[in-house]
Amino acid sequence: MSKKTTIYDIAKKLNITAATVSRALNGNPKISESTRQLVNETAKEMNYEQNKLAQALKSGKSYNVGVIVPRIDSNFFALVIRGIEEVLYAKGYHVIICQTHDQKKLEIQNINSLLNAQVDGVLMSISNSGSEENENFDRLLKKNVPLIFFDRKKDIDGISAVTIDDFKAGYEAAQHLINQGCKRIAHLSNNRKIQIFNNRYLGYKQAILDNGLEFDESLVIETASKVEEGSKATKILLDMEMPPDAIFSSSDFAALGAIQEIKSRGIRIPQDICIVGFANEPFTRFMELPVTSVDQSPLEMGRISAQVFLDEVDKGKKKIPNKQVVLNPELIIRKSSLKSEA
Amino acid sequence: MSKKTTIYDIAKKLNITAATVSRALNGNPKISESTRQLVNETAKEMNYEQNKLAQALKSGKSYNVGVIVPRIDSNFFALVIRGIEEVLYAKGYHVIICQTHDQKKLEIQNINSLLNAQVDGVLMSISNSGSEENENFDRLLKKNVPLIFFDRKKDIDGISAVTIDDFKAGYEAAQHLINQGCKRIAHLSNNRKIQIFNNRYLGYKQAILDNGLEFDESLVIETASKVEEGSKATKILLDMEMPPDAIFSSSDFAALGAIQEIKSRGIRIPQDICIVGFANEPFTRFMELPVTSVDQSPLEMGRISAQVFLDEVDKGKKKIPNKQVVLNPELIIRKSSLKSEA
DNA sequence: CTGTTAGCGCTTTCAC
DNA sequence: GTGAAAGCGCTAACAG
Repeated sequence: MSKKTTIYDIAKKLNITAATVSRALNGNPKISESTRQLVNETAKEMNYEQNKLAQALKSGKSYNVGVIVPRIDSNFFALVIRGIEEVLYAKGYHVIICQTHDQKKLEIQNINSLLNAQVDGVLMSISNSGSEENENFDRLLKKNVPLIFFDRKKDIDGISAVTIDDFKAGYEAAQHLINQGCKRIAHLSNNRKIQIFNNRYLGYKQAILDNGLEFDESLVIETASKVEEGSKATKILLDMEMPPDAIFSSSDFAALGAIQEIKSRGIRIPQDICIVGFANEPFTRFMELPVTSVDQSPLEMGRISAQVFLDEVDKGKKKIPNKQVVLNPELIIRKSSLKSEA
Repeated sequence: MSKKTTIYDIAKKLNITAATVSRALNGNPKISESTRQLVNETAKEMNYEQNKLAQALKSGKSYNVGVIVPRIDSNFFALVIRGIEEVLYAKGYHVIICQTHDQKKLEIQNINSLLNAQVDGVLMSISNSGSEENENFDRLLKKNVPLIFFDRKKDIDGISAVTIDDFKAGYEAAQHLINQGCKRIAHLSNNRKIQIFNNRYLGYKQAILDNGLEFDESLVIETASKVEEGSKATKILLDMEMPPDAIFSSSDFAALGAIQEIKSRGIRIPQDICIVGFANEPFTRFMELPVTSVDQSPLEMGRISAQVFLDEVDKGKKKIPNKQVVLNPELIIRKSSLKSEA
């Protein structure tokens, strides 16, 4: 390949200096219009393309932003990412996507890679298996790399977060089931060390108490956001002496597993058991029995997270209290929980 | 923030030179064991982390690899990416994921960004809306950046590709439907300028001809890989005077749309119409009526693509004929096409 | 308005 | 085995 052309090549050809070329290319106002034109034309002719690496080395900015999610093959995270991309691309940033597969080890590794890539910031949804320690996040903070949480967050000083009101979402889901006449509502939770899951649980619990129903802790099972795990947990529920008449799952995937298990036993949905999932994954809409679910406005969540990052980058060192953005959840009611119409 | 520590800081502290530190850190054999240890310890103490940017600038290698796919929220692409990551992470590379959303404009933009990030290579599945021109790919080749296609490829000199045998997949899908007794098999194709879609079509056609059935071109509709598009196309098919008794879709998403449309008309699957999809997306397994589909071993495809890239990087300038890897498709038979058992 | 100079952090030849 | 010095490509402070 022909060596890549640099500003020096352009400079030499034009008998000017590299600095001038650099300035012309970067729209520095003190450059004469004629020089600027000349440089731009020559640059085009010579197929010049800026070496961002050098620029990044010099400026300390890479214009790369890391996004860390548990997985990319869920519509929710895919859409959050899309929202982030939308906003960040427009500002000249590039987005590097990493998956943790809910493994602490990969989370650490990802942060390392991103740090190596000299990212200007990290937007992340923490992994499920996270320990209590925060050294990982501290490493970013110490390097003054802005860190923004979305969805699965942790309360850490100096870290902004964008979430939905998970308590409210849990409350509304349970209230809806109660309105349908359900009295023993089970809950497929997830690792409750993670706030969002705990909040969904708390909201669910509060609704039950507020309606004067009995709250039975044994109806709450922590399970991963996976189809098989949902089935497994549901087996336990259905085998109880007093099985539930509704299941509120904090994951659409687990809800799907629940539905499979329930149907396999010939139990009817929603007549015998109502189901509510979480995240409004497309399949909830497409299934033969559409599933009620909670929409988290992922696109919006992504856009806002990106905006929060941009704000932090701008303000630089100035210590401004970290922002906590809370979006409104929306319960999308479908057949799986409409006892009234079944 | 405390300024990041560099090899110079370490050097100063140890009264040696940065070059020595660099060598020690990089495992250069000519460094005494004692110095190496000292350097390593001090580096750890001082929280030293290598600045990959500088290293990249120097070496011309960024250890970043770009992966461009139409979308990330499909299980197929998500798994291909996972396969790629697996292999590449182990070699110290980092993976930057970009989406084209099947838009030519974004495809160009993505290539630009990746070029800016000085990626050492690009693995991609071309976008649907690609024109006939290849300038984009040429830009990569001119810069000697290895380009590997997977799944959606184009025949371009010097570009390796990893795909499945789409002709065979199409053939087997159609043959299976014929074995079930279907006689008028429709095909939801996709942009046939893209080889894989054309090959699936050709295989399907050949199976029909080989079995002495009538081939009716009007049963073939080009449609995007989307649920709604699948429904729309199916409307046309069902409204025909002689509607099909089977649909082979080159996309699971379109197949899902087809199923919805068919059911909404009270037509039975598989008794009246058999359905075969493509890509073995998880929902095909989870649906109440599990859908027959073609598995493309995405993990394997990703791993191999990554390996092909590594080989090309190694061989450097040497012109070696581009590799064309073809994997075997596997038809996963489920209820949606099992007339015999319905 | 443009040139000079230095340096971002690292690697690498060439000496000794 | 280690040091000195140059350079990857770009930008920015300082001159003029």
